[in-house]
Amino acid sequence: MSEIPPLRPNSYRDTWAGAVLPDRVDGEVRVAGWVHRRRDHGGLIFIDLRDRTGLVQLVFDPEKAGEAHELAHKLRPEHVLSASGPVVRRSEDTVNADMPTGEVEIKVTGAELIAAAETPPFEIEGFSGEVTEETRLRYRYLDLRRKPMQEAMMLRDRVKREMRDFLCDEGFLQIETPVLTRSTPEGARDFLVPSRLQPGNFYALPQSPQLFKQLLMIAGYERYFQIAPCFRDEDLRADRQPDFTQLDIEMSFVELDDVIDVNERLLKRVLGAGGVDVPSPIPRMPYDEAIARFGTDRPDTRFGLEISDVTDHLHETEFKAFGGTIADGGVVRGFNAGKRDSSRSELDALVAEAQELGAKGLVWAVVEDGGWRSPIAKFLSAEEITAINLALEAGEGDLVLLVADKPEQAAAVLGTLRSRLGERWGLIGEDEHSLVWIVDWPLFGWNEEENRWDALHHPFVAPADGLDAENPGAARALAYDVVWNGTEVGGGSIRISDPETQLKALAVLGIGPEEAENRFGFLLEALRYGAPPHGGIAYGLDRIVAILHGTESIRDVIAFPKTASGADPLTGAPAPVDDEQLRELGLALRKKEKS
RNA sequence: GGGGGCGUAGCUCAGUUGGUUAGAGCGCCGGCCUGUCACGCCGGAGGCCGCGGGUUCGAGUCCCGUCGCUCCCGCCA
Repeated sequence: MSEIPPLRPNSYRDTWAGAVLPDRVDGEVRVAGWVHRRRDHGGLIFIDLRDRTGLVQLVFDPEKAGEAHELAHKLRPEHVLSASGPVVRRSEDTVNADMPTGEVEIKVTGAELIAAAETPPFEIEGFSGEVTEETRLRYRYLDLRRKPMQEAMMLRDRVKREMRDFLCDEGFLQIETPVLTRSTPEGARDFLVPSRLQPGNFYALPQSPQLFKQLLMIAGYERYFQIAPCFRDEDLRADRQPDFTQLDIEMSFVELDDVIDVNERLLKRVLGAGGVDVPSPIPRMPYDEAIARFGTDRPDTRFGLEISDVTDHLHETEFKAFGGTIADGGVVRGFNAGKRDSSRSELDALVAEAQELGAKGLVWAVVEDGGWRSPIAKFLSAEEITAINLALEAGEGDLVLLVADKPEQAAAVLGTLRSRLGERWGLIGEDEHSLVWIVDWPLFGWNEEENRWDALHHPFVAPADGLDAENPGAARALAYDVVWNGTEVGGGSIRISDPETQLKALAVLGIGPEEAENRFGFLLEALRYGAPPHGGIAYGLDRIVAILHGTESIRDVIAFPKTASGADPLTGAPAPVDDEQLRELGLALRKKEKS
């Protein structure tokens, strides 16, 4: 992954530090970079010089280095240095096997201090522990000098290059779409940009290039892609930044399988470059099955703990917590957690955890002599216990976990619990990967709080078999998400390509013809001018790189990320602007309210 | 908006039941050292204990508030 890039000799150097290898012995080189470490023996002084390709050892011998030896005394970490001299092979006993350049060293004959450096606030390659992220971000330009960050940036570059190479070879065109665009308040909050030329009006930063790429399809630029900056003004997480990057793809004259085919080959190429073996085909799992078996639409299939529904065995139960829930249309679901030898307090903690996740409760039971050791064992009949054990394939000593609730709630709680326990109990093998397409999505989901239908993806997804406005819940979407190790890394769909269906879909979402015309008129109009069938996908580039890099947080693969509160400790963004700027924009800030 | 964790030297952390002068490792500064590579040895400097208030004879430690970081829920079509 870290190949040495080409370098044309210039005024400062003629090779990379990392390229000073045995094939350079007997030659002279000039390198430039940062002082990584100095080992001063009074006479001999060793300097590890670092550039982005690696380290090389410089030796300053008082008899051979001359004035450079004086300079070497003064060198401090992170000083910028250019040094030249012959490359020599190290003697057998001084070879450093931990370094790619460890068989050789440069016997410095000349050196120039290009720039001094203050003592860095943290060691670039230190052994004093992991530096807090805030400090790293405050001095990101120093943090980026660290090897893990260099590797992350190079990996990111490689991933983007593989994406571009593959897609260009497949005949896709790169086209940029605007960053200043129009707010269409669907889904996430928009970042707004006030217009100076039209005071009182605002641009919005794109949440994704969705509408523009559809317009490009209508324009006949079939097969488009873009590595696009996207913006969402929502609360942040380890895998969510306010500005992030998507690989955005759209194709015309395709059906679902055509899109999936290209993308499986794309994934094979891109993840393959990162050493991950991608199966072909990538398995497909219907949405309903994912919810039933894994309790989530982004299942991590690297481990078991699969969820089963045991409601059918409990219709007659006398245990009120189960019976009452079932009578109210609820379900009882659970999974076999295996042999855990959990203490009572551990089990109690598990119950508390489930409750924090929104469960009414969590029933635990350990199978003993075919029966249960469980706080609720006495409320269930032997037949019921046997039936549940059978359904969950629970044998002697296995821990059974059950939740009774509304179907969505039971799935959500068990799904979260399952993924936490899978991780906690180390059920995920090293270097194990799971990729799965989630397909057969519902087009809409009912929003309890707001009492309306929401689009599960977005309002432009084509229905699989028409759209019955009387029964939107039954409509299935020609949509597909690709889930990698339990993370949604991409999602897409076939789009609606006729204006009537588009109006119908918007109507289900509570957007009547007038409002639709007002907000999406440009799309509806465009659809009337000859729209080809089209569909595509968008990938979260940051997430893909993060998983390949083996890190939890996408901040580790973004050069200049924001903190969890959306701030940049380096530049101080976001920051107030002066009154003159506001005046020009026709904006006034509300006075701070007294508390 | 809600919940959990954290905040002590430049960095990473320790700090007992509230007790006298707040410690360690790394880094930094100075000295010595010609084969080190996390060089070694000797010496030294360095603290608004996040900030504000309170309790107390006495607060890094207890209480209240606040700010920041972080993880999670909500939210993220």
